[in-house]
Amino acid sequence: MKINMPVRAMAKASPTRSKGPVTLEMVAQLAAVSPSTVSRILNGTAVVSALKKKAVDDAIAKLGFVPNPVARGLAGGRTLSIGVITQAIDSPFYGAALRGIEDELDPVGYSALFVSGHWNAAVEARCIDVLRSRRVDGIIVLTGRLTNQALKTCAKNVPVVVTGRTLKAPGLVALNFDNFVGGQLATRHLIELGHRQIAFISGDAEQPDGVERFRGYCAALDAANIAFDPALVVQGGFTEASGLLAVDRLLEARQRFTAIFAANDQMAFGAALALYRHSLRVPQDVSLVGFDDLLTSLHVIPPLTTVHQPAYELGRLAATAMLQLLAGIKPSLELPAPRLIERESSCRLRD
Amino acid sequence: MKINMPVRAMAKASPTRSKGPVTLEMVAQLAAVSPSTVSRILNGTAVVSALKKKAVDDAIAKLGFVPNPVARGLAGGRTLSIGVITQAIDSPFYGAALRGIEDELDPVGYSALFVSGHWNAAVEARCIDVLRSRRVDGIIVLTGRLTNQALKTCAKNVPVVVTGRTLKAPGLVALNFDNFVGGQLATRHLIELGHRQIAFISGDAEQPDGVERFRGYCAALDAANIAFDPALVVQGGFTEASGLLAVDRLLEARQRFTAIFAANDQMAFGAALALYRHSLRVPQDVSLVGFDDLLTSLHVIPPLTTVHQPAYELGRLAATAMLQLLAGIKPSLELPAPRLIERESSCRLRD
DNA sequence: TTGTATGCGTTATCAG
DNA sequence: CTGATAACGCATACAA
Repeated sequence: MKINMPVRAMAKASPTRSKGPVTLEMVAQLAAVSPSTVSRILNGTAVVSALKKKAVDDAIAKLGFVPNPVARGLAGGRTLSIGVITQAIDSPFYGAALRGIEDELDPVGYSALFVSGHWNAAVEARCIDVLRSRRVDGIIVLTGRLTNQALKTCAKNVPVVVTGRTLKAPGLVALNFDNFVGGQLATRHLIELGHRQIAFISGDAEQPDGVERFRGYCAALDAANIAFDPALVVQGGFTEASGLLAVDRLLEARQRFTAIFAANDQMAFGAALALYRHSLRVPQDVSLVGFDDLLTSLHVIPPLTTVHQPAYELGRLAATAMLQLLAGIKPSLELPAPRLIERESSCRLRD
Repeated sequence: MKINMPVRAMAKASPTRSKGPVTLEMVAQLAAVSPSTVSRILNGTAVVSALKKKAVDDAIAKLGFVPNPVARGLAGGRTLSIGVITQAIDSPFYGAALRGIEDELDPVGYSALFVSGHWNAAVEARCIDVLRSRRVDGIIVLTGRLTNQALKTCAKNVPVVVTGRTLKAPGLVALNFDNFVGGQLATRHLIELGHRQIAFISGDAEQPDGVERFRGYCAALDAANIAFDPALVVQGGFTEASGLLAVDRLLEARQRFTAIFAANDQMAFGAALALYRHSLRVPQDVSLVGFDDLLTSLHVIPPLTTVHQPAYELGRLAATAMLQLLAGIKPSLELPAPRLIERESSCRLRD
């Protein structure tokens, strides 16, 4: 007899069993109301009499009931989860943003589903598919390589918040940082210190952030009447190794420069190492400025002068915007302006 | 009329509508088989005739059907998602492990749900609740502060893989790295270079990893007949700032030392900065060895001698173990042995 | 081997 | 304001 019993029936047959999740139905039973009422109280969907509300609240507390997000997702379409497309789960820069997202989402009961796009549009597209199949309530895209069109299309089906670009579309909010001004700031700082031969290590060409920083560099030179010298700009790829290589190339070409502006901190680290290898001191022989203000930039030798980018804030704001989008209110948020952090890797050019 | 129609009925009423996810039922219809058959093919639950299988496969391809993980989770209890409790989503060390987990899980269709425990047992317990409420198929715990008992209890309900401790229990596999040997390796390296006054910067006391490394330090000293000097060990907290402070304290106390072993790389960075501030050169004046081998340790100045810890591998192995646990096969995996990476922050003691 | 019926835990619709 | 009742999309027990 027992053998032929379906396992599910068996589970139901033993109501005393402490295992097995507490369901909404059990709450309803204990509170002597209908499941719908419990659901309504849970979601604030409609007004219910204070009396029943109390009964239900008590039952919930007594049973330690916690709603099943999976069932919720199936029935209501809301999963209380937000998909986040980051480019590498272990990125030193975006890591802070992820933390910001987490910190913002957690208190309101949302979970973040992090997936990595690896700076590859095709992979990112797959990420979107995965996230959508998991019925996330919204998608936050941290920069990446998706086209604006792809993002707009996606936003037709699910709210989207994207960073690192300026874009307007229904159901979509874009959060951008002023990389142009940031690039100006860094370059102007070096100019003010008396430098005129300032090398620039770029990011890879496809990255709008990097090209904006480059434009800022050019603009600052121009404003100071310093002729732009193409021989002083060398292509990097946002990695430490590429920064190192860039300086090696500069040195091999016997370029003269008294300062370097690297399009991000990681390349600045690599550049510093290359200079060290060539017995050039920072900042006495070469001033160095980065971009991002990573956590480690404060503890590197020498502590790096850099343009602060509010990664953590960026994450929080992105999450806030998403929450507002979900709540139906039009988000209007702005990122803090770029800010130069003067530390010890840059100094006045000695005569 | 239309106004009073339930929205769901409306959706069903227009089969031509390109939107709306393709369901298993639609596949069944197109293939002229029952939904159960489609399900069976999808899950390999039972043998089906090759003929029908082909029909179904074709239908799936034609419709671009992708099963809904949410519904799957509700019906079958499997969500194809693995919860991962990391301590900080932006940890430079665990970040690599997260990537390893992701890389291993992704190809087999599993998603990782990352949550942060912040080195706090209570928070980690909450993480477990969240993950369980989301019906993850298994939980990977990256170190943290949960008690062994809590882990064992958790493992009764859901497969658990935990790193950073040695533990045996049903449904649980623990992956540990030999921090003791690692600590020996680092210390012995310095001893072999002629150092005898070797300072140790510890992690915080509650962290087993750190105390093991300390034990290794002591053992290596002992083996070389060097008297242990408590004045040479100073408490840190695994952060750059704490490493910096530790060296400051050592210097203020006018302790004599020719080398430092820091219990992790981040503290080593801080230590290096402190030495720099005091015009002590690494390695000429003080040799420095870290632990972890972070990505940045290679590009710091000077590149850091350290004990390599295979964080990425750790992640992959943890995920592999979880997959095996889920498949019902007993995992037996082992982490690579500790390995010293000699770089430029340590050198022979000059006479 | 295959189809039918049922249930997973919740939300949403509609009739009181 | 509240309670039936029908989905949500899929996996399973059972019958055939």
